[in-house]
Parts: sequence; C-alpha cells; structure tokens
Amino acid sequence: MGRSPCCSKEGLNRGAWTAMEDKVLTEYIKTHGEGKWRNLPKRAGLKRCGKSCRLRWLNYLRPDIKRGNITRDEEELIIRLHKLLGNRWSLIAGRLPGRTDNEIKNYWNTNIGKKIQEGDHHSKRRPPSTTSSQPQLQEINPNPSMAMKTTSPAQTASSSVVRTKATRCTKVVVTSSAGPQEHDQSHAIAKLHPSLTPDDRPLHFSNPISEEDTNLPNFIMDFETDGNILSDFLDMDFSQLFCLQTEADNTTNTSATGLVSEDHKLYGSDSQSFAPYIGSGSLEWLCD
DNA sequence: AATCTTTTCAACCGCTCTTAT
DNA sequence: AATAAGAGCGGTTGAAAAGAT
Repeated sequence: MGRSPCCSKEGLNRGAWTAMEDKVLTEYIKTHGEGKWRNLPKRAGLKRCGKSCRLRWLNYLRPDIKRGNITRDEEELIIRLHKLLGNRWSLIAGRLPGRTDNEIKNYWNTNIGKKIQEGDHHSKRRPPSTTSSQPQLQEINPNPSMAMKTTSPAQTASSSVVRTKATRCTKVVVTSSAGPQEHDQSHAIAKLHPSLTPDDRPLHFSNPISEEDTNLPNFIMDFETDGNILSDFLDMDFSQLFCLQTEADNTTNTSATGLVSEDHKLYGSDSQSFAPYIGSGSLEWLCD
C-alpha cells in the first residue's frame, strides 16, 4: 500500500534555502500561520516540498529559535533526558526552549554520543561540556548568533543561498571557570523547598535510580505505565533545573520564580511545577 | 599555497502516528 | 471500520568549512 509521496518532487528546489525563499516562507507564515504544509508551497509560491518548508520553519526560521552553542547546562540536561527518554529528540527538545530536535540530535551525534562511545564520559562529574572544537561561545561572545550562524535572511537581501552552518572555532580562551557549576542541585533544591515532605512524593518517582542499575527500557516501561504521570513529568519545565543552583547561590529567601539571568528570562517561571518531585528527592537521580 | 581529512549540521528520506472523511 | 491525507519523528546523507599535513 504505502502513502503517496508528499509531493511530486519534480520541478522543486532542493538543498540549501536561499534568503529569498526564507523571506517568502516567513512572510507567508506570519500572515497565515503554521500548518497545511502540503499546500503551503503552492500558496506561498515556493518551489519546495511541504515537508521541506515545515522543516525549514521549525529548525531555522521560527522566531523563538535560540542561536548559539549548546551550553554546559543544556548539555547536562540533554544527557539526563536522553537517559530517560532515549532518542526521542522531539521530547528532549521540548524541554529545551529554543532548541530544535534536529539540533539536539546533531549535537548528540557529534558530541555527547561520541564522548560516551569513546568512554571518556566515565567521569560522572560534569563532562567537558563542549569538545575542544566546541568552546562556550555563549560565555564569550556577546552575540553568539553572529558566531554560530551566518547572516539572517533579513540581513541578506539577495537570493543567494543562506549559509546557516556554524563556524568552527577552536582557539578561544574561556575565562569563566567550571568550578562553581559543580553543583549539587538537590542540595540547592532542598534549600529552596525546605517545607516539602515525603508525602509530596508522587508514587512513581519514589525510587531514585542509580546510574549503575538503571535498566532504561524497563524503567521507561514502568514510567509509561501511568500516562498521566509521564504527561505531568514532561510538562515540567526542566530548564529550571539548572537555574536552581545559581539562585541558591544568589539568594536564600526568594522563591524559585523570578529568575533573572539572560537564559532565565527565556524560561517560564513555573519551576514550582516540578519542585515537589525534586524537593522530595524523587528526582535526585536526574540531578546525579 | 595546495591538498587531503575531519567535523559539522541543514536537509532529505522513509516511516509511523494522528486526524478527517 | 477502512482509507487517505496531513503531520511529525528519527536516521542518514552530503556539502561546506576548518584543521592537518
């Protein structure tokens, strides 16, 4: 049986998108919104497959895309979520505001996965977040988007191909030390939520899982036995996880909301939604 | 400076899942 | 219930840039 192809593919442009195509697509979506991808190219006057348009929009043109290298915190989060979810990149991406599944997948394949394979991920402590070829641009460059991506469609009026590739940058002096990031998040959380009791602990999170005896498939099966729990879990804002230490360092009498760093501004402020799970120790396995 | 090798990541492909009819 | 269309996902590929020789 099989499905009919999403488009004839004949007479369609393929490969890298031009600035003009980006502009047309962006304008169209601004006016008409997302969706109806199959018909979109025809309506917008693009010689592209609908799937290609969707991908281009989701992975590059969307206004909320976060530019720049994956940060250490993001990498840790990816590793933890991957431990939990496996290669479900879209789910993982859903926990990292502004990051796309494709970006995370690529990052995993080129950095984390490789490290793990090479066995230099043994040190459970924070791995060198970025490989030698991936310095922390966000900590160095005030405008990471310029370092990471080339000109935006708006900047290039021509219809030349937009080179969106990141430029590799290996010779950078990183001034910030990694030391303070050796965080003990559960400690920080305990400081933030001293009032939480074991009664707050949801059933399915009551047994922290050590790295050694985690049988991931079984664990996920257990995890998924209660769809509501999983749903709630995935609704949490994991991005707040790596905000907590900083906050604990900065203040002891504020709630988990009202985070002020640059990244924090991007995130929602409902860390309370998972605080009960973490504060009770239920998710300490996620924090190592 | 030229050439080769490695790395990166945008884009493609094929499949599955969801929704509409 | 069956079928098709639409949408989304994850794996893979290949062009281009950077590094090595």
